[in-house]
Amino acid sequence: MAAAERAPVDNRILAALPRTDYQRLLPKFEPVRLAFGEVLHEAGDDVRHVYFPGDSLVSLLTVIDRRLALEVGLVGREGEVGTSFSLSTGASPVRALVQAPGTAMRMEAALFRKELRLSTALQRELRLYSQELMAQFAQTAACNRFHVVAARLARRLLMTRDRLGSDQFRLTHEFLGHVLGVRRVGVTKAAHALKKRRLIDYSRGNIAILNGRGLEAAACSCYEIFRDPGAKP
Amino acid sequence: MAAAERAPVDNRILAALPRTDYQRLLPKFEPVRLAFGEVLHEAGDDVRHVYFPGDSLVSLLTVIDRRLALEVGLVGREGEVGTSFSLSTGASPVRALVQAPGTAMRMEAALFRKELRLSTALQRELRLYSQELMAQFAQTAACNRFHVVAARLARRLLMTRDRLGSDQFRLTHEFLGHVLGVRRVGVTKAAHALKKRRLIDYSRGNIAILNGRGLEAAACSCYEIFRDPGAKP
DNA sequence: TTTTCTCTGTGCGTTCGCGTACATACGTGC
DNA sequence: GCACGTATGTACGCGAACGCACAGAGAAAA
Repeated sequence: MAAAERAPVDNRILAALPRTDYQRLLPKFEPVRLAFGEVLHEAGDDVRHVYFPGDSLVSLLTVIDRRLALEVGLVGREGEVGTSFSLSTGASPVRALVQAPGTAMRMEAALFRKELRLSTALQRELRLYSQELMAQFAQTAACNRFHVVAARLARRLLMTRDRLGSDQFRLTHEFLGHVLGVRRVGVTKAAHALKKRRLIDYSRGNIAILNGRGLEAAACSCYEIFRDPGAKP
Repeated sequence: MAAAERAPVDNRILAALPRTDYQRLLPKFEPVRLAFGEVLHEAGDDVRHVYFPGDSLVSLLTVIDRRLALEVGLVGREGEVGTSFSLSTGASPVRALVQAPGTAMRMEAALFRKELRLSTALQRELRLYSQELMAQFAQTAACNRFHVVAARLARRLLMTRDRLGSDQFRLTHEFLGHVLGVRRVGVTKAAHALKKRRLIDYSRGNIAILNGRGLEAAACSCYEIFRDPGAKP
């Protein structure tokens, strides 16, 4: 049955591969469950595994001055963690932090490099995604520079919704502060304003989007660019 | 004579290629002179040519809200413009703006794609540089978020010095404002402070670094990471 | 039930950069 | 030598976010 041949996780990059490539790769992957807060690799460290998220969500953070962090990319089932950098050099410029727990497929980096040589389709998909990620990095850089916290928060919540496919998820103000590069208090203020306008609701780490349209209006224009790439109409 | 076989421009990526690849590629390139302010490609537009700078310097800018801009990358002889994105998709997420006039080698994008298939060495070099550029994007994002204008200005001046190999160059406050994502006045204030400390001098677009060590101390820590990659000791 | 921990709300003075406006150069061409 | 355009200097009020500090409130553990 076709269903039995499906991947344990539904990742768009893997799904886009030709059947033969896919069948060859699949057994080399190890299905794993990623836990919230898990660090897949630290900034500056060698990448040991590459990850293809299923319903998990991974945040890519630039670490600066050894303590401050800022998210530059967000990876869900539409993407992949670890190959865009470090295919040749080994080291990643960013920290990969699990934002939402869930499934993923992973493979040891050295093995993956070998497999990559065998599949031009995979090479192509990864090159495409790498470019997409670069665009995301660039846009995030500008967004974080020019847009106010409330708009960035709204954008980030919508991005999470798109990638998780759910209006409810877990995220504390503290975590969002790290991601947006602002104080926790800054997030609380911005979130409070959105709550007052009944665009969102939240309590102790549980966030719900009440009015998607309204939240989109409150978000900065960057959201259009970051919109879940795989889920475009 | 070996000298006669040398490239018209001294680009590190091209220089790193094996002799045979290099010889095959060279005649396909067109040596060009880039003028200050020239836009090699606009953000969102298709890339028509790829450029390998010699003594020119190209700034990669994210354009946001149709007017504001922010530099996320700086490309000199150590790099290349146009292939890191758009090899497959066509469109570039950034504007490529010539910051310092000078030489470069260029090739039509479609032709370059064909040539790329013939040289695994070139593929490798480009993949490496692409990763380096991603790291630069990520670091710039955080730097622009967390560091004050004066430190960023110092960093940027040092980066220009490294890539041009000269302590003197042309850059107006207005231009630096666009690059750093701040008002011209912000640059003037920061530059004035550096001038007072006798770290730099400037007048009507001519900038000179008087005290490199001092300027490095004034720069943010990011400079260490951005240090001219090809010129490391 | 009480304690404890985590998460969220609020206040206050400060700093940085913004937007705007105008003043003073320096240089080039007429 | 004068006019004009470009580059730089200065001022002022404003707002966003900062650092710090502490207060409530829900959830989980004792």
